[in-house]
Amino acid sequence: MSGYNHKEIEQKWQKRWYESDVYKAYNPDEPGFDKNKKSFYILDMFPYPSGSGLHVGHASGYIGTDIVTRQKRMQGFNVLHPMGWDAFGLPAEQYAIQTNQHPRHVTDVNTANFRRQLKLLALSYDWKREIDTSNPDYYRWTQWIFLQLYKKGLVYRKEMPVWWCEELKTVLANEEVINGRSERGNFPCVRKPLYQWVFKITAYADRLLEDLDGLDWPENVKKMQADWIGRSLGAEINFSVMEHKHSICVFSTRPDTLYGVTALVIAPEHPLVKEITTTACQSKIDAYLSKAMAKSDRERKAEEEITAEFTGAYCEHPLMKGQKVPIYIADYVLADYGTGAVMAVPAHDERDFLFAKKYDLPFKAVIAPKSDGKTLESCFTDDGTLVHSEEFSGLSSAEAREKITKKLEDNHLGKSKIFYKIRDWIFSRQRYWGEPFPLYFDENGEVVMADESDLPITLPDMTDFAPSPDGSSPLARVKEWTSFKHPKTSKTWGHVTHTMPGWAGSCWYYLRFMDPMNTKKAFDEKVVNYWQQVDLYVGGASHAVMHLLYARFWHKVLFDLGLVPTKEPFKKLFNQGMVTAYAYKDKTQRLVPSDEVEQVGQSYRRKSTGEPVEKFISKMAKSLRNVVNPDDVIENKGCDVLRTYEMFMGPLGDEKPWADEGISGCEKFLRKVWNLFIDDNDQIRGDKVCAPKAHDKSHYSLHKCLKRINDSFNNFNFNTSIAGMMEALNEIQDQQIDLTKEQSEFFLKMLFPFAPHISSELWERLGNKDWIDFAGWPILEEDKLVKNDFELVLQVNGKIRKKVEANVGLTDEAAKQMALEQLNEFIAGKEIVRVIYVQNKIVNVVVKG
RNA sequence: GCCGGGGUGGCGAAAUAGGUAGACGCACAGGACUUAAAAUCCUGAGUUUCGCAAGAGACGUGCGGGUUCGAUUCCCGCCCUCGGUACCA
Repeated sequence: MSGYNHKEIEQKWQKRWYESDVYKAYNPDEPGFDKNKKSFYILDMFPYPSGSGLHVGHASGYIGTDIVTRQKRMQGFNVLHPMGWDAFGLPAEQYAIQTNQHPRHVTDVNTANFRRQLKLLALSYDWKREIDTSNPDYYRWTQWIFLQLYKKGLVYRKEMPVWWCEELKTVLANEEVINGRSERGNFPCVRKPLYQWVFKITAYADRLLEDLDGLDWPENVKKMQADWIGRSLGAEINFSVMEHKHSICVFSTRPDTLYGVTALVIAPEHPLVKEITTTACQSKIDAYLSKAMAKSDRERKAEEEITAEFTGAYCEHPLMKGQKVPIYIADYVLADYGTGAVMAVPAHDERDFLFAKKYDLPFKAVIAPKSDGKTLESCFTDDGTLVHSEEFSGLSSAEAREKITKKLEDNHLGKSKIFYKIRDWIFSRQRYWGEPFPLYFDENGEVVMADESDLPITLPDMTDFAPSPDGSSPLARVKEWTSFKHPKTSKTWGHVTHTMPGWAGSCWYYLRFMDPMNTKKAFDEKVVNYWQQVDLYVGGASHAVMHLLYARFWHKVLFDLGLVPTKEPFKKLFNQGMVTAYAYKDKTQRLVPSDEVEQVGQSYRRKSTGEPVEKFISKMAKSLRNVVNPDDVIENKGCDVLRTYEMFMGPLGDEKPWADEGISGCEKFLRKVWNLFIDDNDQIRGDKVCAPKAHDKSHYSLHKCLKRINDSFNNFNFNTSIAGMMEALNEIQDQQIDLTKEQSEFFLKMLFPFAPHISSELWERLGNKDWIDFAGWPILEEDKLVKNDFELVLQVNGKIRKKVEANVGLTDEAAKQMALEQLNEFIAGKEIVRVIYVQNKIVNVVVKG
């Protein structure tokens, strides 16, 4: 039996690739480094090596970047394309506890499986640069970078209310809690005061926001980061409390509405609540407070009705002397945003409106809509023209904001202020499987930085990793960890029992990939200056805020320290779409595993009972039994077929459902390519693919195809590349086009990034001894795209009536003339209004009657 | 609620400086080869109406309007869907 044998060919080439240094990225000064080559750094978001392995969805992003990588290599770039493991974190530890294993062991088993799977996909990583964030050789430098941030004063320790997840027994960052539930696992979380290590990311808020502008990132990701940082410009305004020496500071983005204030509302947690509450109101306030405190944040947010309580106290309006403004507490005002106090302007803010309506407070409209100057009955929240605002009446909202703020400043009653929504980053976790902090507590309980020579501070060996119910870390149970004799001081010191969160390792891994073997430094300056930054970063949209924000923060600090040459780590970002799969549910909306369903005509039913089920699209999940493992596809169809099909399904950025039936099209395509080159006796078809003279139509077919492929590298819609190659192949076969050797190579070069094994094999069989990897990317020749004739479409009133062959050089006059003759039967006896000719495309005759 | 992405055949999808809608593929149907099946190859097909047929006509890119000789593409107003986010002052 001859024919295309994917197993044999793929094994042969993978062995060659992995045993050679064909994928090696060269650092400056390294033997083999070519200073004439430009650098290109293309990075996948490295995976968290879970126990279930990769499915075809993970593979799609990696295949996409590999295609770009292979093309860049052909184009003569020195390409850095590395892979590693984001190996610290909760899931490995949870799984280790459940199965009574060491997380180290679990991680090693999982990474081995991931490595095996990735190699089967023929992803052209420089495997010598593989890194594992949980390896002390790596986290030594994570600790080192932490120390640099610590020295800059960007780390502090504080008792603060933090998100605590009872189920996970750990603190979570604000970014990790969604609607009061943990991002991982969806467990309920509560606010709890605890000592934490915290990063001052807020100190970089403005730069993290401003520098988004220059990034070649998807607009929605930039917007999500901007929203998360949440910059708002406004004013801090002081209201002095009557009969007290205190004043209450509010933050408002609408100082232009200051004359419309009819109440002041402070959060129940506001520090002045106790002091200012009058005796008469004491009991009611106490009742409100105890009710509010009993509610979780979640319950508070779920509350639809606004509730409030009067404190009995008043403050004075800052610009209207003697004007009394009542002070309320209400839990719609959040203690941890702004100053924890707002000025209520019922006429111009929706929540204030609802609040005032319920508690019967006066409305005072001070902004008139620009157009008609009428004052609205309900609230008007847009900008307008000021009324009833003393000397500011008549100004526009924008002018008034400036001038009112200025007046407040002049009178020391307030000032212009920018508030950020972003909070400092809580950086400690009460778990075992993470980087230990490079800090000690000395004999007096003071924090001492570790010496660089102490690094890495490695995790102590232990067997029970379960978190403690009191919220302390498992490391707190290790005696030699919490108290040991420090060799330099001979005093009894202790380690920090918290560990770093899973994000730590991924904050700088892209830098370590540049210089992964360095034992002296995290990364060498010269090497970083060479690679600069990640040119193309590809991964899922789920990391839009957390990972990408944290990594940008660390990078900016490293930039300030002069350790990296760029302000931003990732120049271009691309989000690959999810690969979904079909799933089924029955009448009661219960999920039915895919392998229990059969298709009958257009509908689906359960095999066992015959009851009808409904098909729908969902994420791949074990419970739905619709997870497609790339290993199986590779075993049955081959890696090239899998790669081709994953790209053929649709644009890389789109979500698209996996369908097993679809694979056969790509399988047939590659087999046809094989059969074009190789005959039944396993010999190269010299007459077909090494013809002495090029066929007339061959240049056009090949260059048209190349143009489409080149375009697809800009848009990541490789589906059109593959369609283009299928089309070219169909043309070659249908029109019995013979290719010269050069043209055959041209075709194989286009195919290579997508299906590297078969192209390498055919490249070799054409008699080439060198790697196709470096054979150069085909050059598009525009003149080859020019055709002599075309199909001229003839329309009457925009409707197609005829199509005729015409020469490309056809003049305007000749085209119209031809159209009128050809369309005679359609236009006879009618008045011709005008005739439009679109070059080399269409003639449209407009008639009346 | 607000902010993004998206609605095109039975299915995955092509095509937008406005110019032949459905490329490419799946599934389907018919045929060839075969004792037969698989594989392979060829042919067909958006829907619909008329016709024995060749063929001819109408309608078609979520819905309703508009601009234009001509709209999947531009404008206005909606509907649905998938993400993100939400007492943020």
